[in-house]
Amino acid sequence: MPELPEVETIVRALKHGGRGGAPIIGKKVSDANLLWDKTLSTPSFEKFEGKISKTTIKDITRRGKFVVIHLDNEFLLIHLRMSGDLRIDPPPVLPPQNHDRLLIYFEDGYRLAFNDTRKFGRAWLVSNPEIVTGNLGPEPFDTTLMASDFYMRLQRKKKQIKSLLLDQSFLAGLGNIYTDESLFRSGIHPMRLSNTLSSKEAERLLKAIRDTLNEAIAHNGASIDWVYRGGEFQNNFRVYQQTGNPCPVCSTPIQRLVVGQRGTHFCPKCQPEGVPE
DNA sequence: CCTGAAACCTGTCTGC
DNA sequence: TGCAGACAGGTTTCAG
Repeated sequence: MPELPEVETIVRALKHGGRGGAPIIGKKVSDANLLWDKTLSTPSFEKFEGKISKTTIKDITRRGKFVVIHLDNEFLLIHLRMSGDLRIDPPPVLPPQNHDRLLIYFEDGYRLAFNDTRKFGRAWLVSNPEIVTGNLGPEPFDTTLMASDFYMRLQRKKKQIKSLLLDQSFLAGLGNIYTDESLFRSGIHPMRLSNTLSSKEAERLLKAIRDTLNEAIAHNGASIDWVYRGGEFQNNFRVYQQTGNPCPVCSTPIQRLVVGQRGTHFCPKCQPEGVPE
């Protein structure tokens, strides 16, 4: 489910409260419960329980789509994949909810629940977060990432732009929704090869990515179906899941196609195929 | 090295 | 109503 804006919203809620939960910074872990073995990538649950008990949550940050929970001497990283979510339960804590996979109990009676219907989500407890996030590309909001750098990086690859934007080692944080929305806003066809973009187009694309993500964060991300609650950005989709609806710019019906095994939405008029003159 | 397909999972919706 | 099939916010693995 969650892409950068949804993960950012969750991180802010864990840090400052919101989405029905209290801040968890400063809380001390008492123990943990793993309800689906594969959810914990590393270490073994036995070691995990020993290492996480009695530690205090120092900070919570985001890297790409990873939630990074800073503990005294280690880091708990969580990737929500398609259907994961994090929930704070106040005391008195009730029995686990349906699809809860990993529970972390605090000494003050609160509980952090990693809930994940489809079981794709993963957690890692590591001494250095880079062990997990080392292969990620730059953050879209990295102020040192200039349009000219972005253009050069696009030139070096020869891949369909939609697939390249989904590649987390190229740029960290975009998923299916925000690539479609960003490509629409920059007027670029999703199947264009990355090395055919002009420097102007690269600049427009980077700005569109940043504008789209900022707007989505301002709306607390997007909520679709039963997955992820509290966001409102789904009401602002221009093309994602708008197949057949009129383009908000030119009224041409939005089309759907498959690019790199992913459903892709675009306006055939605003995002013409082929390289412009 | 690269690309594309399959795998990992559960739930919802559509069409016959 | 039942049931098969498609599809879903992501990533890793494997075959070629």
